[in-house]
Amino acid sequence: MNDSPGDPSTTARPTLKTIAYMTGLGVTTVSRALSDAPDISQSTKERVRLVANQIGYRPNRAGVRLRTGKTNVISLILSIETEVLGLTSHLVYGLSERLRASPYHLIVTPYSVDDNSLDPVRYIVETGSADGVVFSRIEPRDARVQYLHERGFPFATHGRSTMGIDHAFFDYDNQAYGETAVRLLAERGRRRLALLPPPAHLTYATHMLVGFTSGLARHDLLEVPLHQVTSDSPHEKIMSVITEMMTSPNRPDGIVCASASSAIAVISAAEDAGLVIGRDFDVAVKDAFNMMRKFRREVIVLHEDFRAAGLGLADAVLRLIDGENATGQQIIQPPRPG
Amino acid sequence: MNDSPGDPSTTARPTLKTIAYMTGLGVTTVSRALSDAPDISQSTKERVRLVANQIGYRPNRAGVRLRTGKTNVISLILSIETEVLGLTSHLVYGLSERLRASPYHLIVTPYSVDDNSLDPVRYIVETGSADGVVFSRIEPRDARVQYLHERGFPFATHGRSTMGIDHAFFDYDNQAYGETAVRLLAERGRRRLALLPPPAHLTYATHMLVGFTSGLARHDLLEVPLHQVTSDSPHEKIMSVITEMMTSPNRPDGIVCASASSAIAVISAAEDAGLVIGRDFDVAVKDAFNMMRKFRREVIVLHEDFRAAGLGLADAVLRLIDGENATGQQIIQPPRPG
DNA sequence: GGACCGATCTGAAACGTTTTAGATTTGCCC
DNA sequence: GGGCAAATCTAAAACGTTTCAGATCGGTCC
Repeated sequence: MNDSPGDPSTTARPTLKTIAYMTGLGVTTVSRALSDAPDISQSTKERVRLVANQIGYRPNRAGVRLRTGKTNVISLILSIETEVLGLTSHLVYGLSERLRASPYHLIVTPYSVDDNSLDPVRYIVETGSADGVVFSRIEPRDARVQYLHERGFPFATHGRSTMGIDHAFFDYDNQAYGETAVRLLAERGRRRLALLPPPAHLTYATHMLVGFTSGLARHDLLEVPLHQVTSDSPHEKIMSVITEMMTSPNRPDGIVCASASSAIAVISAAEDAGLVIGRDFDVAVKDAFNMMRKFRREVIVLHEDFRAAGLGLADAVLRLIDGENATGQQIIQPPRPG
Repeated sequence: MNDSPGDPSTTARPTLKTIAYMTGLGVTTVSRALSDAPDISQSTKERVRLVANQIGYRPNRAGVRLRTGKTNVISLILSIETEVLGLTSHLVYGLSERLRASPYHLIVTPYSVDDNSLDPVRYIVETGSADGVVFSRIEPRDARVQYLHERGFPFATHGRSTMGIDHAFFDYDNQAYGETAVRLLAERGRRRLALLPPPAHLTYATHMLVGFTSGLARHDLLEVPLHQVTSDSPHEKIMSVITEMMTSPNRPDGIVCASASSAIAVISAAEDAGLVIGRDFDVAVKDAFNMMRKFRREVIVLHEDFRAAGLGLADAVLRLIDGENATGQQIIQPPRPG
């Protein structure tokens, strides 16, 4: 088949060998020239780079990976049921935007909330299928954070843990959100507020609750407790709970919602009960899509920027991979008026 | 370091060599045993499999990939500006759900609409960075479809081309959507309809237009033309065009929208103009999130199932990789009442 | 008893890369 | 002109896998 060894006339993908053949150098030299090693002469480097560009050489990822163990992959771990719905798409947007200029590829690793959330993380570490990992839905004593931290594996989380491990994260300031939302409701003259909280096991549930209650105290408002429902509950479940609450004698006149999708359920139920949003009842909500702001302008909207989160998380992971310390890789994003 | 060669006591990740050492077999035998080759005895196969399971052996992807060229990767190519917004998350959901049980990983390859859409496809083919590829925003004579088809590279598209290439696709029946939407509007007594169409260069724009106009003809309705705006136009742009249209003397009494996000702009503008949806004006829309149905029940909603699309596309690509023919890998999903 | 066969196993090579451990050349010093 | 250092290059090994081309061993056939 091959007339002369290393003959580059073939249509196959160029390798180091191809360049070596074309320049008359050894494969080692070519490799070192391309990686800008100190013991290669300037002229050789230039010649090699020229040829490499001409023939469109790109290092074979499998070769690099096999030899060095470096995968050039960042893995985004997603809970299929709760996360792939909407918000996350902006996160993917931000992540891939940042990764596009880098040699890294973004791979999406899904898991089901029925599974142990540690499984995908363990899989990635054990099989070495990524250089860094990003995930969310963080708990105060998150097993994944602990696992990765112990092993020194680069990771950044959307949300944070609170067990004293100094890890990279990007978090929305949910405490400030709670406070601000309450303040805005108070400014509209609302006196009796409910909170539709995130699932209690997630760290940011606590943050939001703290903000909410401190806001209540500051503005001297009353809390109307809301039980057995979170922003993750199914639409119908939220609606039925809100309906019940709205028809009770001491109904709230305002509510702080932890998510846009749950706010939709709240609004539907409230309107079904004959209330007019903005007149009888006010709703505050975090909105990533700007959909609320555009669609239901009577709703009180605070913006949460998931794209910025993606950018920040990608940045952090890349820096960790480059050997930087996790200290200083913590970003808390303040709520912005929608 | 290593006392005995191949000593498995080390904490390192097990390889074929580890199993070979433990069973006293050769590496070749172990490899062939695991791949169920015919010239390995049953007892050996069982013994090898047992040990492999015990020590949690997983083939090194880089090794396999380097040797065989198989990447075990499916690439989803996304236009960052228009696609990562919402709808696509369900597509990712479906894709990864189907791929989870397979050895394939899903990697997300973003591109900007400013770039040549062929670039990411070419990159993947040239660098061999995936075994199959999925993308959308298909044009009638799509360059990517042609490129991949010529090279026999496995791919499936969300939407279809119309140049006679028999490729795998999953498409929503946008013609039926157009017809049905018009029918539903007609049933509500609407007589003068507008269409907020998809960008004209995409295949499904034609389909939707055909359905729309045939629906108009069948129910003997009038078309109110809508110019210089598509469902991809910015929110503000759509609003201003709709506002202008709504204040004109021969305004439509109903509209068919190509996307949920554009419908939001339409509704906002209509309400700003003092119209009440469902009374003065009706809006028909495709909704993937079920958000419209839950939120604005006066809107006429037809459901588009992106998760099913993801499942179908993953299925198709896997089958193509397995050597099946593209014929028969075409699915057209009918619109479903929201 | 020699040839042959089937069943079962295996060494070596190869995929493309990086790194280790030199090899070669040149110039300089004494 | 021998020794030495600096500059520049390179062969070979290794990462883990699959595959090619046998090797080995009983047994069978004539």
